[in-house]
Amino acid sequence: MPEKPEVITVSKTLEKIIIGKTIKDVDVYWDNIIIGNKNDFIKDLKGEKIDTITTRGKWIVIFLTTKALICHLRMEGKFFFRNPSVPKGKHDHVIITFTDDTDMRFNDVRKFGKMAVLPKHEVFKLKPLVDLGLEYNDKNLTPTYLVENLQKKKVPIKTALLDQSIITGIGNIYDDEILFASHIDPLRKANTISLEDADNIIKNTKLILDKAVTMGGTTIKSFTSAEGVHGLFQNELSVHGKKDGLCPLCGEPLVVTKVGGRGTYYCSKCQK
DNA sequence: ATAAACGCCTGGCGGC
DNA sequence: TGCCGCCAGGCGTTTA
Repeated sequence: MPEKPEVITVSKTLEKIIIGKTIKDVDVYWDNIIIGNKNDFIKDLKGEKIDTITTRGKWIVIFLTTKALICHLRMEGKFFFRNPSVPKGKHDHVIITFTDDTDMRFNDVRKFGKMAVLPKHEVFKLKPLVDLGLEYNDKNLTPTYLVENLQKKKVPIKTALLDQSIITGIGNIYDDEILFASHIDPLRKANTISLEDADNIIKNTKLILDKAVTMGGTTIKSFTSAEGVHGLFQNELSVHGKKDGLCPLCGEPLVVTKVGGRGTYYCSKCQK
């Protein structure tokens, strides 16, 4: 389940491999991956050259000559690089072929991933990117900003941190880690978060996500930035998916439950 | 307006 | 061994 650190890792991998290449052809084998018209998507990409690559929230933003290609990995999306002579894999849904006779394949078992082509210079001002909140390392992400945005929320803080319109980039795994590090009960209503709590959350978010970025993300299940490339942060997880089920601070059994429909791990003794 | 529920998808798992 | 039902979960859409 790629979250910000995994998305950054994939973006860096793409930078190394595809910058400077020119798109010769595009094949779409599962239409629902594409936001908008499939034929326009293909037409808009052909002949464009890969310029720069960045991220916005969990979106990968690939700037081309006149367009921007945006990609969301959702649950299991990943990119493979092949030679066009290699037959399409079962879960390869979009294949972009370059003029140098290499290609890039969007592979997604669950077919939840999304791609779209938008005008280059307005890409951040258009849906879906325009709806995103602050990046976790944005200097404008202050305790005041966070508390203001949580004030009207009656959902659990765990759920509010997954709301991409407030802070963008946090997913289910890092959410649990951030709240554990902040000693905050994931079930607490978002509107009970104090400025001090918010300060804690922001600091821990930066610490955890920065460290995860350094370690190449978390490899759980199927995340890979390219074939054979795996992150290492899974070894650093304190609570989420922990095998022994014990709190690393107090040793008590962790609570495994659902919050807002998402699998949630926390320590009821250490998180208040 | 907010929030809960549903839909999108497939592979892996437990149970029989 | 095989079939069935259930689960995972990001996020857009639908319903309450």
